Amino acid sequence: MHAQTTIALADRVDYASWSDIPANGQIVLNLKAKEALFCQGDDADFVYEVLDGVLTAYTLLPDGRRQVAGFHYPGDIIGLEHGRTYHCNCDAIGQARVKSLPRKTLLRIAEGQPKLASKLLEHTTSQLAGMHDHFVLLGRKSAMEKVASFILAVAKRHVADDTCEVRFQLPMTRSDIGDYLGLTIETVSRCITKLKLAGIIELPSPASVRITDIRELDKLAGETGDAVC
Amino acid sequence: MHAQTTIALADRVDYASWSDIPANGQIVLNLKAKEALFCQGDDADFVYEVLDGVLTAYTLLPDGRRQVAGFHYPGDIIGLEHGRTYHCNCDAIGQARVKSLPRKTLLRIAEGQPKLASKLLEHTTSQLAGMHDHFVLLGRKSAMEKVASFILAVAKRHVADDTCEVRFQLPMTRSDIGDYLGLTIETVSRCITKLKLAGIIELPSPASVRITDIRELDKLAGETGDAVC
DNA sequence: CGACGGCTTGATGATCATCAAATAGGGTGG
DNA sequence: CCACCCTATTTGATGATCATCAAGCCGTCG
Repeated sequence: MHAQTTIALADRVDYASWSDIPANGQIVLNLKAKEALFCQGDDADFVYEVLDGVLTAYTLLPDGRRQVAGFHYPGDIIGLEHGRTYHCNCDAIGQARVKSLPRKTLLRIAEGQPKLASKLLEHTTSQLAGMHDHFVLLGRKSAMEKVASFILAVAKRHVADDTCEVRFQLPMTRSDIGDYLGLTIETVSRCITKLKLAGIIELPSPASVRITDIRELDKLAGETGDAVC
Repeated sequence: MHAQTTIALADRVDYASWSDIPANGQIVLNLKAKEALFCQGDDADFVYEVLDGVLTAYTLLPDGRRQVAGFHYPGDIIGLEHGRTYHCNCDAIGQARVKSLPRKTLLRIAEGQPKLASKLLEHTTSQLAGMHDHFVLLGRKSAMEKVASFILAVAKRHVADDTCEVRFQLPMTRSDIGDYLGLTIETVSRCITKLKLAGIIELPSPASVRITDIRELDKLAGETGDAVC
């Protein structure tokens, strides 16, 4: 599983980011749809950067209940763990490509490269920040608010890529969305239908969304009014 | 608010952890019960280490709904943020003491001290790992499972400190617990009562807990069976 | 064309929030 | 030292939200 293309990169003195690290030990993995990158409990020997596609990080309970912690897009770093093993599963949603680097190598390089080290720290703290929003969503929002927030969040990721067009694809299934929001697929589906009937979004196909009334969607997401101290 | 005792520490070449950093700019703050350490939106100029007491990190929605992201005990580091500002509120639950250090200072020192830098990274990745459990709890567990998991988690923090006695204090209110678990205080209270009636825990006072049947509590927490891949 | 997987829609019910009130504990002031 | 008050907690009754069970739909792929 761990040997395909090796990428070649320029050698530098100062590695300001992962991309600047030479190719030593770096391998690109091609993942098929639904293929696992790693599982909870596996030795966390590799750290990955997403090149292409979208992946899910999730936890399973023994009885099969599943909680998706997040979706990882190109540029995201996955698998930088605390202990010896991964504490969640990570699957490709569709076809995907990731670049891998042995954790030890990355950490060794980071020791001599303050800029890289601070990039890594920034990366983890930014993840922490995002997780706070996810906590609020899971613990305190209604189904409708959850779905509205989710659509807005995905939209924001894509508006950066695309033009200003508020139309984009949902790469993940309803089941992924439900497990991310702490809802069942039925509830997700019903909320999306309601948004459609209310004229707030359009669904050319189940996987593609166009936001027609972003202001209303924002209201429904339940965060209008901004930070209160 | 930001000037009280200055602590003196030995000067060293290598700062393997925060405690090894000299006193320059380090200030100890004494917080009264319910006093805020910082608020969401404040400039995140300081990083803190808890010396004494327990603090809550939480987010508020405009309508007053509150989600507690976590409780911080002595030794924990708080306020190492991604952006310019704090993204959550942080209050002392009871009386507390924290040590503060300007973020810039900490990061500058870390640049020259790989060991400290990796300590910081470890700290954030360990927080990330803990948050995954919190996601599962919020998104996929029943009220009873949430409360059981919570009591077990608090117990684990305290068993380390104390003897093997499975008896400890809950420093936080039912409201804090509810906002951490995504439940109302009534539901928390009812679950605790059920546990009491089932002979699984004892409550000498609302704030002190003794676990009498930890095996059963574990079962109710819903994670028996361990990691599945 | 038929079968499969993912999505939608419908009917019903359990769980947990809400509203309301009683109780207990802790601190204050007389 | 005791009575009182304030707050936190517990308990109870009711109802809304969302999960569950079940069936139908739609597009895709063999």
